[in-house]
Amino acid sequence: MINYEEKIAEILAQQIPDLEKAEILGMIEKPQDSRMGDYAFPCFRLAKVMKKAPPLIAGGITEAIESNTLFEKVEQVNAYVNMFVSRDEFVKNVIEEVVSGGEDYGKSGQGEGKPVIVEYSSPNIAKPFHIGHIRSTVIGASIAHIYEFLGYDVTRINHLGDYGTQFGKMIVAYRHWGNKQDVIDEPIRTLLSYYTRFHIEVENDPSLEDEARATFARLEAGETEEMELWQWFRDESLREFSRVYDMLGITYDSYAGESFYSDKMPRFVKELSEKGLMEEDQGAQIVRLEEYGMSPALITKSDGSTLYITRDIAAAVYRKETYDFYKNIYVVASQQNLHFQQWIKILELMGYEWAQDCVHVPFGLVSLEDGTMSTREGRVVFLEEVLKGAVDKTREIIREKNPDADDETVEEIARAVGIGAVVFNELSNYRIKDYVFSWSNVLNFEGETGPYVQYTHARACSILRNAGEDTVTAASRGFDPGYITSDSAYDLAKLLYEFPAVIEDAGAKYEPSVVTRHIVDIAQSFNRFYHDEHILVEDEDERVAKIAMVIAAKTVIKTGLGLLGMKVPERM
RNA sequence: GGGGCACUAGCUCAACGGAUAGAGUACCAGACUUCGAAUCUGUCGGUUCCGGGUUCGAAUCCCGGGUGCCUCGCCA
Repeated sequence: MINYEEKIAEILAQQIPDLEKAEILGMIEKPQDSRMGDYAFPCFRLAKVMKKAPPLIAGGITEAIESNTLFEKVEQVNAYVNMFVSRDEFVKNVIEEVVSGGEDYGKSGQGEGKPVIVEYSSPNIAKPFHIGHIRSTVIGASIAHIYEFLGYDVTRINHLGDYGTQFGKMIVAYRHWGNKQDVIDEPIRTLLSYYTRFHIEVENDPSLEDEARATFARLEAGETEEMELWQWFRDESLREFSRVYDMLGITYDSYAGESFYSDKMPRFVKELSEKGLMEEDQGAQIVRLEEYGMSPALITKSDGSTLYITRDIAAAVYRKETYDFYKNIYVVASQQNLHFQQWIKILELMGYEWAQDCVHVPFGLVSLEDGTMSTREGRVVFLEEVLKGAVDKTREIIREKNPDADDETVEEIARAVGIGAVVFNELSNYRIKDYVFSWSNVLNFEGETGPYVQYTHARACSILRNAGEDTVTAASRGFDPGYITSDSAYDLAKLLYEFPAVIEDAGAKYEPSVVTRHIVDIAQSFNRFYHDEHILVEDEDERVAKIAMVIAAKTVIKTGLGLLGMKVPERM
């Protein structure tokens, strides 16, 4: 496929000897209003270098580009050079490329099989998997898909929060007020109730805190009784988490969480000490970071037990040694920005030059209409309930629209569309933004939503079924672009052309919403094309050409939704 | 108090430093005997939080202020 921007830059590089081609490339624009052309080049900044008035420069450039057949029209508007791509050739090339590429269209060799780690979801054991966890889970899964698509060798890690003083609290609470059968029947809710009760009881009996710390210290020391309880809580919790992961279609290569590194930390505590980075303060071991504009980082507590950051140091080194990562990506809430800055700085100070390959991908906070979620106070919305709620609503809609469908089909589509709606909604906006969870928002299936895009895909599939196998086969062999002439068809072709660049951009920014928005644009564009033109016309050549367009749009929508981690049903 | 992030249409959000700031939603008005109406078309809707500055050009960059959220050694 022709890279138009490259081509324009090549021509302009000869016209503007004072600028590097890369600089020129950066100056090429895509006008928001397509009446201004497909590409535009503003000449204001050249005035100083070339010592001429911008419109004069634009005039010269216009002439130079006019001689190229890639463009059917080149227009000067004041200091702008507006370029209009030759449509027939463009449309033919794009559609052929998508149709022949199929599910590989948009893939890139940029990754060259380099190892990339994506750490995401990482819920705390024995605590509810709530709506706040959807962010890391879904954003991380999508980033993993995107990097895989770009050719990287991706390892997915669920860094479970399965360690720390909280388990001391949990064990203490269980021993005082627990019941085995309750835990077996409803693990998370029961364990959460222990955790909540602990925080109520501790108000009247502060010694419980000490008891919890001591209990965790015994766990860290590997005492059998504490280890068994901990293992049991972990197993029960993980079983509940996997239900949600199954619904979301999320998988992992490793569940090595915090506990996995519990015996790998002394080495680094020693190393920090030997490298003179650590000092004692009020009984705790700390690394001072004032000169880097940060507060000190606590490495070990005054009772000698370790902290989060210590485990993260151990985990990073372990991952470097095990996977030799090219990039080590952490999809973790922006609340932990300071923690990650401290941690990367400490790795740097320890002399690990790969610290710069570790990337924190932060995201904003989810709150509820009545305030911030609080596990301790039991003010949470369970993710599983949100997913089930969305599936329930979808099931009703399908039954209403399609009363004849059999139960099994309805159930399968309801899951794909309902869960897809939640996932798509989550990946619609920039991840750094905070938002307030609202049922009416996730259960909205009209406009810029997952179901809308899935519907568009199903509609395209329906047209292809009606067109018949012969026409579809013919379209994949070749077609005459002269039949695809409307503006809406051309706009659609442009969006399909941009798809590979959009994926690269999303990868570079660790920002799935870039993909989400582009797929919405494609769906909108396709629906306009659908309404503007009759596709299954009598004339065979015209029909074949339009079906090629439908195949291309369907293909890219499917790939795009796949990168978001969504299922793409052919009927709904 | 220190540090960080956010602020754009009634609401939810877009906009590589570029041309008249765009979508969805809500409201209103239209389009199914025709390829799927979970769709499409149109109308309405703006002091881009405020004030300076840089620039040919600022929602975007810099400085100051405001509001909200996050965070600042023994949780993660």
